Amino acid sequence: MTKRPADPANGSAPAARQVPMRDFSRSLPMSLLRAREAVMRQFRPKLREYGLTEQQWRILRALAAIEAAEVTELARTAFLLGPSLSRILRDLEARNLIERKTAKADQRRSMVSISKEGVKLMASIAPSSEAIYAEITRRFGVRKLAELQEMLGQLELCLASVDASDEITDDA
Amino acid sequence: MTKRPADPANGSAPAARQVPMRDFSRSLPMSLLRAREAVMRQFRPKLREYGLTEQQWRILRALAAIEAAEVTELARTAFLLGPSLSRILRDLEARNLIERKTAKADQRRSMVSISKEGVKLMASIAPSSEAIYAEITRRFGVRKLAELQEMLGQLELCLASVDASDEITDDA
DNA sequence: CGCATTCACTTAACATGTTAAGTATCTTCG
DNA sequence: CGAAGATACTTAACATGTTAAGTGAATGCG
Repeated sequence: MTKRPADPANGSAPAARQVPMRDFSRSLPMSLLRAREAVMRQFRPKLREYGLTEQQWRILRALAAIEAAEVTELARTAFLLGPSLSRILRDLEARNLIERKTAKADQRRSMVSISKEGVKLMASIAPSSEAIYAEITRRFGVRKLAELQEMLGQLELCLASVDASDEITDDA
Repeated sequence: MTKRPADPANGSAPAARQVPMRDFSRSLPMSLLRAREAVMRQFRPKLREYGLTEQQWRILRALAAIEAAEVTELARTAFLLGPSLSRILRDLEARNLIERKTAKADQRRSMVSISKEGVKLMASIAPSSEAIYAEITRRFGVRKLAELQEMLGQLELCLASVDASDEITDDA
């Protein structure tokens, strides 16, 4: 009722299709998705308690680390697309958690920074967040966690190089 | 000009916060998110070419593997929440890629299955999909990919047990 | 039997992901 | 200078993620 192991007891038979395909539940994207969900499930309750979504938290964390940033730079750091970031910044600004001011040199750019209130909020949440992270690390193992991160980084890297080349050859 | 290293050359000061926190970009959730995005970036163009989103593709793949399933079971398999699945099924049904019929024994349940057209579409895409997957495997390494999947599974497992415990102890 | 509860699914409402188009500003170059 | 193009965002529109509420059909139990 709460959560069956959810394991594919369905991996049984019907491979008789044209192209077999890997067992869907063991595809890399699914593995990554589920792993991430398992991790985030640990954090979300605490964030929710403070009225923050995962993305808002990402933005505040990024801002707390770099003091001020242009929107584009922030998007890259928090791994959000421009439009999402635009909306979220609008809301965070309305809640007085961030501040913006257009750059003097270039009126198009706007510098975003975390507000005093934002810092205070961060300070309230950070201990819990770190505790959760520590617990995850403990459960999974420090060594293994480092290994995993290393592999994830390598995966990202070895695929990133592909994108560049394939943006030219879309005809075949 | 395009992308400043974005490294904390600004790390000058703000470490003087209350709780330091790990470098945000190296947090496990971010690593998982970026890795998954790197992988999906390889697939999305091909899916888009066939007018499918990532989630629609997940559903079709799941259905192709199990022939027919109840909505709830499908949600678990495709790792989607009920409401999302409901909407997507409505759309896939409108496109005649799936079929539904309510179960005789229990009028609440509806059995979902992939249609002939759906199978045909799958057959069109599967080869490309497999080719992309093969290329990813080749680049990253078969061995390493298996290791990564193994670790992701373990991570999921060691965190899942946490959830369970807190879902049972709601009486105390 | 009858009614409360549970169950399977859908709708609703709001936030985000994603692509395309729009707007204002800056840059380039004739 | 001034118009074309590039840049930095923002808006718009649609699909999905996510939580809560709704609906109709089974179940349990008096």
